Amino acid sequence: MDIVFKAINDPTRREILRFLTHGPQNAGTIAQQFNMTKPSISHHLDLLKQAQLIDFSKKGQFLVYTLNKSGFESIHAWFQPFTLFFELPKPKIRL
Amino acid sequence: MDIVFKAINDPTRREILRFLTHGPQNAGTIAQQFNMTKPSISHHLDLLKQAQLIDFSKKGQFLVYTLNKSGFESIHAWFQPFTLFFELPKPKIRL
DNA sequence: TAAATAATTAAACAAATATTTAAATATAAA
DNA sequence: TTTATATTTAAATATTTGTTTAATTATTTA
Repeated sequence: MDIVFKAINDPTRREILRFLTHGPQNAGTIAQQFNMTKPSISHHLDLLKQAQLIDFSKKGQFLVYTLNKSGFESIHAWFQPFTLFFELPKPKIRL
Repeated sequence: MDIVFKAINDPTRREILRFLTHGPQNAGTIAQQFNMTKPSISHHLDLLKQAQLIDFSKKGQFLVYTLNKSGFESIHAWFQPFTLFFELPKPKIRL
């Protein structure tokens, strides 16, 4: 659980996630988007992977990254009680 | 924006938020829930406040903390594109 | 007004994090 | 089979973060 929150705490990692909503991308293409070294991006990708926010598959010499639903489901599950808290109308009288 | 993600990155702060779904609580009552000094909790409350995830009002010598919708709305807004990404059925054919 | 209570702010420090450069691994092309 | 390309792993380091103890502020009660 912790790892998902850690993963989305970083602005670069959030941008990577946003970039991947455009579709699968290989590591180099992702790295090009940022003014940062490849090893740094590689580290961010690793963390996002650990959090199950992304996944990858090997295509020849390339690693192609995609969004992974399960990490996002964790966030959604955590968020749910607060949605209920704010959206459920509070009873005005004690029953 | 960043501050909200920073705020929810810490497990103690997430527990504080969860605790506040039970209703408004003063700082001392919150601190009692944790095996941690009051100054530490006070610092966590300050961060949650900065992130607009909580708010407080003074009641005599007590500070009463409550959940604040606006921080949660920021999270929801960030999450929205991913909801769309995963839940929108992808067209199987190119139109 | 003096003492007690509720809570924060400040200073110090250990642990965690993001970044870089350099080295390593794996695949493809010449 | 050598060279180039894509990417990761490792080591080093500066910055950020969470915690504690000590000091401070504000309010209540005796």
